Amino acid sequence: MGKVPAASHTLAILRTLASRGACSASTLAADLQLPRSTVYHLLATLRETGFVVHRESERRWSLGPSAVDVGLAALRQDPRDIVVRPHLIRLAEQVNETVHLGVLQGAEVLYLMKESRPGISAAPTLITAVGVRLPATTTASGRAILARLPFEQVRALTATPTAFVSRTERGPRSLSQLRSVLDRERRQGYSVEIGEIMLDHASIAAPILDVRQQPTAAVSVTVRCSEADFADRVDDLSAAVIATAERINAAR
Amino acid sequence: MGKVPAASHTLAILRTLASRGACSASTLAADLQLPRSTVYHLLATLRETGFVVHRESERRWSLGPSAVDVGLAALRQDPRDIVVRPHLIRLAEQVNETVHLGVLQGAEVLYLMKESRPGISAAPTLITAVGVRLPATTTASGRAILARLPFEQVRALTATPTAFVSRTERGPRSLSQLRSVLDRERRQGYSVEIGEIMLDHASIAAPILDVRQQPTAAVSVTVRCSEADFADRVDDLSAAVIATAERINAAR
DNA sequence: CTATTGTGTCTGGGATACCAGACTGAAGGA
DNA sequence: TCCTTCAGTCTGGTATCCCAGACACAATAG
Repeated sequence: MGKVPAASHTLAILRTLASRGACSASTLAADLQLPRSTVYHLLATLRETGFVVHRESERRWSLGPSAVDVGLAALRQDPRDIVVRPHLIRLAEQVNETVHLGVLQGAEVLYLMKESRPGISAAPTLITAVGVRLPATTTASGRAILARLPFEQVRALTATPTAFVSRTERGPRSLSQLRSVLDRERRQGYSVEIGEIMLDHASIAAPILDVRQQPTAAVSVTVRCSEADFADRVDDLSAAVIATAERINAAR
Repeated sequence: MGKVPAASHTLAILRTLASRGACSASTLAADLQLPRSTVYHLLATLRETGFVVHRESERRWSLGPSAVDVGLAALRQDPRDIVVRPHLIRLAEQVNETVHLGVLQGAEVLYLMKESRPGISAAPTLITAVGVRLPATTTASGRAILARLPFEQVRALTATPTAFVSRTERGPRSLSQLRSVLDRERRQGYSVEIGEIMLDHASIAAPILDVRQQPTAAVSVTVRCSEADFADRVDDLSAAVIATAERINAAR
């Protein structure tokens, strides 16, 4: 524990609001096990600085514009943004589709980057906007990372009620099914998701590894097409995604 | 001033790192007028919680992954994201180009949202990625917002050495030139930027106003084409952008 | 190689921030 | 309408955090 509890608590409030969304001061006090008056003092400071906004009509507190500013600055200043993004842009141009960079967070994948040069696609693109998180077990990006983790770690990460929930009722439904899928995808070097996140959409992803060969992120391409049409494109798309991930690994 | 200086100082460190990028602890202490030991204590807490990362080889401190997480969560949880983004998606589909939402920050515009369905475009899209900030005076988005502000406020915002710096040597070079441009753009209801941010690219933007008719953001469309070709598209694009801004205003 | 500057850590005392709990007012339920 | 619950504010005493400054080590400049 650092020597500045007020600092720790302030940051804990930010993280709690990030993970659970807008909530009351009493909920924050309960979650963080702090006196309500302490939480109100910290919220007052957070509000003054714009990190938190008080929604008076709802009697709830939420993250504010300063949090957005700092977070986007952090994203822009991340050395990966400088190294990785040009590769994503090049891949998007090459395959003429939407490309993402995702990172694992617990049992979810968080999309940090997104570059598009899609062909004709009528589907809303909201679902993989920067900042969105989706279950790792049902996304190509998530599985590309999970496939390179020790299985004990995968088991621990997915030991939650929501790990196998899927909005399209597709994808692995149990740990043993997941293990089979991850084994196959690790051997082939890329992960594929067809219709698990969005019907009529498919994704291919390859992991990005650090110097110790640990997966840190995944590059993915998403296309809108039927399963039959997608079969024709798998070889080209997977080759392009793997090549891009390898170039990123080499650029370290 | 809040009653929790440690909280204020912690947040001030985050903002300073956001605005000036990675720097030494002594620089932070000087900027914030805090004792170095206090700054080190706060940095220790920020590092423990992942909000800050110590780049030991550079002996500098920078924003860390927790700052990215909280910022992206703040962006996603922003009620505007829920209200505004579907309109941007629809506009992108309609005009088949890249669409942004930008907000004013000082003399710069910050891109909060970006949706793409571009036609063929070989230019890198990095320059208007989410989180990027550009001078307000040379971007359509920035000028769309400035055009709706009292000119005294515009004068105050641009009273900096960098307000009229442009990487393409185009755009207004003085306050009086800016005033003329803003007057014209306010009358026509949209702002246009041709080749000021990127050569061979043009943007059209319309402001989004709050209930007091104050500009809070701007919607813009960016296309890649020559100045001659762009002239043919101005009417259609500006009508679409203005209509989208009006729909967003009506959705409040 | 030496001197200077800057980074990072440590200490103890005094100023102050945190906590428990009371109070007021608003919202919700019966 | 009344009662209960919750939000938000306030107070004062004690535990503790912040600051000045010293020290060791690393990096830079001459």
